[in-house]
Amino acid sequence: MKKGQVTITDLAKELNVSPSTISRALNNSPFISEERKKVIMDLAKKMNYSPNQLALSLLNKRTKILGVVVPEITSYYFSTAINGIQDKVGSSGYKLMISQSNESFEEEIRLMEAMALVRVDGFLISPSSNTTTFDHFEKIKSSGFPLVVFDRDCLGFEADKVVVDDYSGAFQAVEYLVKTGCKRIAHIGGAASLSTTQHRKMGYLDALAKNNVSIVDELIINGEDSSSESGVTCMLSLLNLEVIPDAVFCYNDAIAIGAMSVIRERGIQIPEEISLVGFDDEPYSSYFKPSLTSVWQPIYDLGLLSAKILLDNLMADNESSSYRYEVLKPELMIRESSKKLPI
Amino acid sequence: MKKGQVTITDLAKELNVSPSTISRALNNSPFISEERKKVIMDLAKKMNYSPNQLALSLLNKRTKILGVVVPEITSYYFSTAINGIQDKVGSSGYKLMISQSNESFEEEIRLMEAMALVRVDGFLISPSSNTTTFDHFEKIKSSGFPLVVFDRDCLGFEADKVVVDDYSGAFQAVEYLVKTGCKRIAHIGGAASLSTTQHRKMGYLDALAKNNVSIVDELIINGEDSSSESGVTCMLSLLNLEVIPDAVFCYNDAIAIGAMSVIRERGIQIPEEISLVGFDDEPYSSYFKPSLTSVWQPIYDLGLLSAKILLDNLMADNESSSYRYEVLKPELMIRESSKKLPI
DNA sequence: TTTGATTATGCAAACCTTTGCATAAGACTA
DNA sequence: TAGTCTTATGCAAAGGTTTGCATAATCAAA
Repeated sequence: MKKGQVTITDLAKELNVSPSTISRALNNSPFISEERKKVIMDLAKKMNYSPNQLALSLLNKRTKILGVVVPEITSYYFSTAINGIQDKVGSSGYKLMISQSNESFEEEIRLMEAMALVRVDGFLISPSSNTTTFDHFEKIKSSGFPLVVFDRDCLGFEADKVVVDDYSGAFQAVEYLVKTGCKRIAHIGGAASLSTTQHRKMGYLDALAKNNVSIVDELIINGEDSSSESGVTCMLSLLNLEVIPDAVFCYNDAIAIGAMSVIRERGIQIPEEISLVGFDDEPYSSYFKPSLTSVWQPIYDLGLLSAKILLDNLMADNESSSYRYEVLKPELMIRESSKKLPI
Repeated sequence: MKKGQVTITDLAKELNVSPSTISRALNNSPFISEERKKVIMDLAKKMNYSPNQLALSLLNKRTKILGVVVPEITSYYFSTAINGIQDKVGSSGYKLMISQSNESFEEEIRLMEAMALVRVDGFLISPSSNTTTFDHFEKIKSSGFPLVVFDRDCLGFEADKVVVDDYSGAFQAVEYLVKTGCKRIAHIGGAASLSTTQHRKMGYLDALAKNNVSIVDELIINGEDSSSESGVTCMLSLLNLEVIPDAVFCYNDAIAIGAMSVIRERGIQIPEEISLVGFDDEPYSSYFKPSLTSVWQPIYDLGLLSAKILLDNLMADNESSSYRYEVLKPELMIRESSKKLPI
């Protein structure tokens, strides 16, 4: 906001008319004579006038700013979702206020409060892995802010939600491993509190059960987080088992990449001795050697749809009482790190 | 901004005092009796009052919002820079309005204009690869917005700038290749208009010249962009040469990864037959097989420093006439895709 | 000429907060 | 008792814009 900003009053003084006349002319009101309109518009252009959004926001009670909070910006996953959000939102004149919680519950609260203070028109939230209570969401919601939760579900909190069917993705992946002949299929999980972690594990367990593969506790490891480093650590302990697994289904690609490097170092062949499957299908995954079989997620669409729902809520000012729950379908991308199906 | 927001006037009515008294009490003015202060503060807390930032911004002529425009959010590179920016800025109560230009000049202008309208307090800009004129920057600057350009330099436009010494990074990398015995060192460049592309090529050329390695035109290819796909295409044409190179210095890791996959497919050994060096040191680069030698950039610090300079400008309201030009030093990370130095 | 209709414009309030200036009440001094 | 000084509070303006209502000016019709 700059000192020299020309205001509607400046224009008014210049032409010796009242500010209201200027305002009406600029908004093309029918009550202003055409000639005057022209004079005013020309002057506005000449003096480089643009209306002060702050004043407008104050008046209209909306800022045309949307608050976005994600666990981290740096990950391909969330930045792609943001990409989708921006593409949806850009054309409708909404701006994005983006922040990352760094997977911190407290930070998430702090950020959302700050955004509420700025009076964003609504929220798009992907909760941190340490968010287990949702009072802050309730508070925001009951203050009248529309809010859409995306990617990570919050059990027990009612709101519009857009998620990926992690269960199905995991199920597909593990069933595929079974069908290619794997018998001892391990799982390296992500942060325990995340809905995604739980759903993927569920998919893993159910796929084993359905296909009559016994579930072995020692083959299931929960990583600290979802980093490549965690993949390294967990894979090391899997390789220390008396009988090592013949397949590993990882919570995500980062973990799988870490695991891959450990397996390679030990001189174990992928996929002949151990099949490896990731989740997320990050852009580099296909360039790895062997290229990584992974579950692709429609994460861009996830952002797009979340934004669309929020925008819809913003249009329809009558609060609808029911919430939308959208589930997008992931897809298994088969590459070299897993065996071929027997024909 | 919600209907039910409680204002200072609501508090005033409740207690039958004037809004000014409320305001003073809340701001701990010495002209209000202690007992009344207490009553007011308690009520404010009880009614969940928080001051309307919009009204404050209008009054104070500042929003405490910073505008950030990057070419793309999805890349590890820029999201890490944003990371640094947020970490610097968060504690001082500034919020970030972030957008990506998608490497489009027009979009960059549009975004900056929208942000100017919202009256952000300042700009942090990394120009798109198609930005070759800087009138829009000049306009923003002359409207009184402080502006810091980071990562990509704009020749001919004066402003505070924070960049990485691409020249030095490239020089180090190529000199290292020479010292490990490479004689036919190719270069795959990025988008032609970028300062980074030019500087890295310069570093490449000068390193060759200084070490008396002849510069061969057919070994220098300018990619369309800086994607892995471009790496694939360019590497293919390098492998079609009568005499193929014994080393390739790539504009960035994405290109190098694409190149690596092509080289592997042909059954050519890395680094024995071809050494490969990237730039950016993306997190997965060390997990590739062979792990990728790359030039690490202090990109987080780049964001941090850019934000610091902007904040400094915001504090010091007297416009300093000279601009800061900060150059950060990159560092060569030697891994398996390049040969060892002879001892 | 007066009335009524039409057209173009201005006033003031509203959005919310802060702050310089004015003022009321009360206490103290001469 | 009148005058002065404190102390606590309120008024109103400012920041920029929109908009309902009022009004001035013009013209046509009776």
